[in-house]
Amino acid sequence: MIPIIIIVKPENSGQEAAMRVSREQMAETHEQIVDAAARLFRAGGFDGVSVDAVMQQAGLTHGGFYRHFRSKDELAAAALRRALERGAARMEKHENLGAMVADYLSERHCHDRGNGCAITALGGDMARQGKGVRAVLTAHLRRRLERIARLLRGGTEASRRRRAIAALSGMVGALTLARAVDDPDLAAEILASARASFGDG
Amino acid sequence: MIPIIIIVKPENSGQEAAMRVSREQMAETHEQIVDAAARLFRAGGFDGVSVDAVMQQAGLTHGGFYRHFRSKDELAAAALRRALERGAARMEKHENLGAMVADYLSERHCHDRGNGCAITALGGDMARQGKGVRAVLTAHLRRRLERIARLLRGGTEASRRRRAIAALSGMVGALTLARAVDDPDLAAEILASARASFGDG
DNA sequence: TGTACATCAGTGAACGCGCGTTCACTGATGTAC
DNA sequence: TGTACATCAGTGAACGCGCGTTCACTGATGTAC
Repeated sequence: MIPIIIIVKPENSGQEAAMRVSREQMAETHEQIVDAAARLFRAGGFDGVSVDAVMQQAGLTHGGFYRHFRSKDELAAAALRRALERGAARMEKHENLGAMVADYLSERHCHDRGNGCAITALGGDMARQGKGVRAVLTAHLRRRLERIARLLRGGTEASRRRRAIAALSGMVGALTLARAVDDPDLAAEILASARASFGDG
Repeated sequence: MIPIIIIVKPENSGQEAAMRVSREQMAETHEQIVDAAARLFRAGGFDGVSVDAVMQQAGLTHGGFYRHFRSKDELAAAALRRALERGAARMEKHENLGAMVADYLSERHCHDRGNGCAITALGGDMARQGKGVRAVLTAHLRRRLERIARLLRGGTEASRRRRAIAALSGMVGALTLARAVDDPDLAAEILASARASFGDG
């Protein structure tokens, strides 16, 4: 008896054209992945959004992900950095605390979690994240506090620092509470009360 | 040819004694499951803790879970209710806002997330949870705000209500930030600043 | 109170599913000459 | 500039794993008489 071994080759069963792409295009793709992740992670949390969902949002399939990042954790850090930068840019447009607080505690920001502040959207998940992700948040938080302190008038530098921490805490907490409750009226009341309380720092 | 069908019975392959338990014991078990879940969910988030982990913590195996709850979501609602009740009981011991804030923004509370305030520990996850879970949080949040408002002195009732919302927002936000950063000194500064800012409401 | 039987709390194996990650493969891009 | 060849971005199937949930089973509890 002579054993006959048949090796069945996959034969490219319906694969779409998957050709190499130019360096420029790859860099563009990279940005799209980070942008998609920054939005989806804020909306659904790090653990609530899959790599596949991010890649689909970026118009790709999941397999190519590891040409861009070593792991999902590395993407999380990059996406968090991107989201925090966007948030910082928006906050820096305001010339006084009242305007910043009014923007931060707006109905729009409350409802648009995916494009909003990453500190509030992902702050609660930080304890469960890796070192890299937490380091990104900590560094950005320091800068954010310094920027807010610089907006404040009166008192000592230590006082302005303290009031900056209080203002950011109030904003993050109020937005968290407003998003958590299932009653839109209560959410609106929380936002309005916090605007009135923290806007005149 | 007469086909011989051999039915292989599992033969109780090493199963431990799994006898029925008295109603009292079952009620006790139920409480243990809820307690374990209340602690684990606060520490690790609803999605970060498995049914199996909760049952192990309660000294049981995962299979019996569905004699007590229809789903993990139902457990989440029960556990959240339990955790919020514990938190409310602790908060109600304080006779003025300063004492409450000092307790809430203590180093101990910052580090002991599993036994701490469920609003802060799970508030950020609320948007992704089912109706039942969100309803539990909303109802408790209303009561919490009323209790805090009753502690306040001076101003109109509307003013006390507004200040209660601001105080709770500040506490939740500051605790969230202190827990999120990876630098213990910065965390301590956030807690101290927030204590000084929100404790004299 | 005693007996015969139905109930059901808890066990551990199993199911289907989605996840993060890996892999063989394709063919345009990039490079060496 | 043109050619021959190596590289590698992206594809889609596959892997192992943990998850929520289901299930057959056990035997003490609970109940009907």
